[in-house]
Amino acid sequence: MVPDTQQPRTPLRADARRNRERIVAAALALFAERGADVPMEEIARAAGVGVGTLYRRFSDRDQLIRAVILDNFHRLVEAARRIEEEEPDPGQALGTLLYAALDLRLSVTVGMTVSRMFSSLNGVAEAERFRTEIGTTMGRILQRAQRAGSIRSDVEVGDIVVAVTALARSIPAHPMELHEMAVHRLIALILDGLRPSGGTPLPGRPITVQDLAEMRRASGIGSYPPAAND
Amino acid sequence: MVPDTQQPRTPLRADARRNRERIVAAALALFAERGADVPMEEIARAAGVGVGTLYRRFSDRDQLIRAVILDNFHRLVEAARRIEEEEPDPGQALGTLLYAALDLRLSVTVGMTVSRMFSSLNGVAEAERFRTEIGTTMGRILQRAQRAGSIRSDVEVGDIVVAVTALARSIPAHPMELHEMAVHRLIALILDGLRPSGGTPLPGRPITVQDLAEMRRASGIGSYPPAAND
Amino acid sequence: MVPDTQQPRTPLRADARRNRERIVAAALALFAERGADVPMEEIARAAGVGVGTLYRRFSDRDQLIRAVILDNFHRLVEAARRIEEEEPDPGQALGTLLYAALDLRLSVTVGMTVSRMFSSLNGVAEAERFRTEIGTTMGRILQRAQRAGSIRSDVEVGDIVVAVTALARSIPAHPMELHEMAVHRLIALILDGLRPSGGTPLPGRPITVQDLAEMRRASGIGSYPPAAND
Amino acid sequence: MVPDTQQPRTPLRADARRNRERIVAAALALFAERGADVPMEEIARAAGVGVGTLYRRFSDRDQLIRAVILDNFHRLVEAARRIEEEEPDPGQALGTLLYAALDLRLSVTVGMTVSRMFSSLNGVAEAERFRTEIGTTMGRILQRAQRAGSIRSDVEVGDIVVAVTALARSIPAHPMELHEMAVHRLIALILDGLRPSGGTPLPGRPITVQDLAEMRRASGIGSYPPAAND
DNA sequence: AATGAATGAGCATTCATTCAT
DNA sequence: GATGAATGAATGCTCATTCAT
Repeated sequence: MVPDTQQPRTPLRADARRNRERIVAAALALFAERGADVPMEEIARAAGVGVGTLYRRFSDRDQLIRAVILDNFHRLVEAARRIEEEEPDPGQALGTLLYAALDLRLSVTVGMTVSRMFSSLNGVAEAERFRTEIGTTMGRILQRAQRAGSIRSDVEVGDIVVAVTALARSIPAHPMELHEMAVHRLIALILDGLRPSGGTPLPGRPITVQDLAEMRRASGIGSYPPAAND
Repeated sequence: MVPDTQQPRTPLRADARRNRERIVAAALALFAERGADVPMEEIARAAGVGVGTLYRRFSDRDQLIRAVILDNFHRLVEAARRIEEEEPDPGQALGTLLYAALDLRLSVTVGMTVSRMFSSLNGVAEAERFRTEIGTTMGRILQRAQRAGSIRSDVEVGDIVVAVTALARSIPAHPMELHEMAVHRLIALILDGLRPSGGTPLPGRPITVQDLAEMRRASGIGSYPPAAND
Repeated sequence: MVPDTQQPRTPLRADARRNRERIVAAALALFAERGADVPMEEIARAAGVGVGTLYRRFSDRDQLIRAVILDNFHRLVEAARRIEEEEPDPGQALGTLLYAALDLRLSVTVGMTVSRMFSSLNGVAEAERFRTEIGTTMGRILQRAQRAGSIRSDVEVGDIVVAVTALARSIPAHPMELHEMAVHRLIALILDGLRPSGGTPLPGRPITVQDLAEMRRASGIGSYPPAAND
Repeated sequence: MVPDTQQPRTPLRADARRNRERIVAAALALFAERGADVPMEEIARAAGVGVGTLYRRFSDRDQLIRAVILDNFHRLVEAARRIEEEEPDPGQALGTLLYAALDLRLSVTVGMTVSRMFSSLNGVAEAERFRTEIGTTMGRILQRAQRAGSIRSDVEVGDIVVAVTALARSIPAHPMELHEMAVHRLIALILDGLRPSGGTPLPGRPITVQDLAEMRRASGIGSYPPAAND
């Protein structure tokens, strides 16, 4: 589903692709539930393959983590894109996006150390591409809403990303409905805070995507080969 | 039934207490930065003691995690209490509390698996006590603000806890000021969302402390001995 | 009793033979360079075939090692035979043989554990045949030289084999010319030591081919079925 | 016995040193007998310690190999030094040295891939020191013998090292006495070849220690930090 | 009490070998 | 026949925990 980082020469054989997908899915679930340190063997078992197969596809844990995160990214990109196209009301789009983000189990990142998560993406052009894409799409959605007067004008994409990130890291709990309700209410609160009607002026200045990039960079992270086609 | 962490038979000797504190501090920092799996030996080293000493104080990793989390809790309790006493303006208090939470490095939990974090608190009366205390204090702060008309009336303490939790899990990034600004803006947004002026009605119903307890319980966690004096 | 490696029922098809040869050549090179443990897959890759093909030809690593060693043996036999026929000067022949041995890359054995090397030849009649043949030919070359008065009379074939073996195990180094010069000088020294003119009497007694066989046997190795036609 | 590469701050505790020595001894024996790939666990067992202990002392297989090789080096250095001091007859000393080398089980290197062996010594100042020392001592022994007219003058230290190396790589076989006799005879042959009385002129030119260094360098090996106090 | 050495279980990873395509 | 994917056993290495000094 997510294009592989090391562009395989030949498209994977049918069964091989199926295996790959099952592995990523199993890893996504287990990482979210039990942290980035689940034994590889369990992941393999959950995916219904042998460890060997897992390792043939992902040369080590880092590669697997990377694939899972990219997969997550990818689905977020898709969601944002779809919302932009299909939601005519500019005032609704942003909210829809926030709610959508939650459904994506972006929470893989839960239980994943920051440094591990980022270091897994070090130098991965794909990641840069996705980040840029998400930033751009969110940016358009945001601007449209601001122009339509539905969202306060003193926020920037970075502010939205910060919010999404915080929400994504919410610990999944049971019963599901209660947990969802709780988070949805937080989203609603944030959305209310985003309305233009006379709120308190926000501290500092709008957070831009450059700010986010700067934070990644300064946190000792970043994509080394400056992503050619960005 | 479960031995209480905080009740040593004899008060520790001065140097022993110092050691204990240095260990907890070191663990707090390392857990936040590198996850709950940092080698015990590194924690010991960072604390300037031998592993043996660490183990004399905390019989295993779980005990240490527990101590660190309780420490966190404790400081939050203190902060809430102080704010309640010292902040005369009911409208300000809640905001102040949110900002304060950030300064507490509650983010230990970042990089800590949910289940691990909760299981470490299994059956720890102390934890229940703190939870109750925080709930009560926050509840009073919230109510006062609502009565004063500064906060919308369709939220309950649970909603605030959810927000604090989300904020606490924000990944610490560099440069510090940028990161702080970003999170402070999110707090401000949430606070704006909490104002009474005609926002959208929130979905579901207010989240209570009972709801939170229910979520802990249902998530396969909880304090076994139903904490007598709660 | 032990299936003979060299006696395929049907002569291999042309391309199959080509594959077989490429595999042996690749293995020879890789064993010499990196030890007897190079992954089968790398050998296959170097030979330009898939692992499957390699395994169709050699049912396991041992069979491959055996084939490579026998190949080595074979070439040494050929060399000795040719020298015997083509070198008229009895005094020159032995020296020529020593130099020839070097060119054969017998050094496969470098990086190969003794026991592994020998156990791979366990019960392989072919190996016995080659050993006998080499022993006999070298014996004739040596005797002729001794009769001609060019080589001291207190040495036997075993002594020559010991010398050849030592030389064959010389670690290949760069730059090639320097390395060759160094080994050639050692050969020359040994040849000088082999001259009849009053050297010191050698310790012990001449080493015979029986002594060599004894050493193989006693070293826990040897050809089980006592090679009928020896 | 051999000073550690990473100069331990504190001299090892008595029992720790004993363990270290037993490990090196066990490794020496096993490497020689079964190659550089013997499972670490077997080495530990043979040394009578747990794997953990082995790893506490040698952070990985390479460190262990290094230690064993250095130990070997060290004993050769000692032997050469002692012979120089204690053998008054210059004509005897070189022979004694060759025989001594054999007794040292320098044969660890048997079954050890060249590249592995050398790469293990990469950048190890200690190794450089030993090489220099051996070269110097052998050089003095050789010159004395040449001045005394016992050894031909067209050889240099490098030639001797090449011979020693070849001998050291002789495969240890059984019965021991037969094997020793065989190798001793080869040594005697070489020594005879080293006498000054009119042998054939050697090909090329004398091999110097610089030549040896050049070969190490060109073979992709060498000590990175140019060994300060050499 | 404090220290750091020893132990061994646990998990990551590799690779020989088998087998579906 | 050839290929390369899948499997799982074997082994390296780490780290929690125990214990002698």
